[in-house]
Amino acid sequence: MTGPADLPVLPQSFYLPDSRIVARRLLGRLLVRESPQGVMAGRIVETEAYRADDPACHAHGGRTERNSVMFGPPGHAYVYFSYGMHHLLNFVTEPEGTPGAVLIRALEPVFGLEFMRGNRPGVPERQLTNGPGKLTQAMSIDISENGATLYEGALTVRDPGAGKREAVVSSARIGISKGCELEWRYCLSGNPWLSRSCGRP
DNA sequence: ACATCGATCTACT
DNA sequence: GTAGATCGATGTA
Repeated sequence: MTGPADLPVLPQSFYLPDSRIVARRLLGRLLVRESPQGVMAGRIVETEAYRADDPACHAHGGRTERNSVMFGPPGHAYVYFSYGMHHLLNFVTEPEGTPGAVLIRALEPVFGLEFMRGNRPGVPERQLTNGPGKLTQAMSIDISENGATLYEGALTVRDPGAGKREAVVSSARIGISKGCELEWRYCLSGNPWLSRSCGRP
C-alpha cells in the first residue's frame, strides 16, 4: 500500500505568487510530516495570508533575526514560538527579498493518526489539529523546522489529486490587532476541522 | 538590563 | 464566555 509520502510534491514555484493566491490554493493539499515517529499527513483546510504591506505581518517593521526566513526564497517553512508555549507554522511565499507568508491554521488528519494522538494525549479526535498551535504539536513541528524546504525533506506539501470540490470562504484573520479589515483568512466552507467557523462565502 | 506583547490553548464558569 | 498560563523577541534605557 502506498502512503501520502508517495504523492507528488508541490514545486518551489507553487509558493512564488502573492500570499493570498497561495493561501487559497493550499486548501485541500496535503501537509506530509515524515518524523522519526512515522509518517503523518493532514489536509489543509484553513490558512491566513500575511504580506509586507500588511500591518499584522511580522515582517512589516523590517527584517529581524526572527522573521529573516520570510525575506528568503519561497517554499520554506517559517516557524516561530508564540505565547510562550505554541509553535506556529507558516509557508514563505513571494520572490526572495519580498517578505510574505501563509499561516497554516487547521488540518483534517488523514494519515498517521496514532502518532498525532500520541503527541496530544487525552485530546478528543476533533481537536487533534483544529488550530495552528495544535497541529504543530500533533505533527511534532518546532523551531528546528524553521527555514526547512517544503519541496524536499521531512516536511512537504503534496497534491492528493482531484478530490471533492468544496467552496472557499474568506474572512478576517484571527488573533491580530492590526489589519483586521483585511479578509485574508481562507477556509474550506463548513469543514468540521476548522479552528472556528468562518464568515460569508 | 528590564518591560511589554503576542498570528494561542485549555479549563473552568 | 473568559481568565490564566508562560517565555522568546523586541524596543526602550
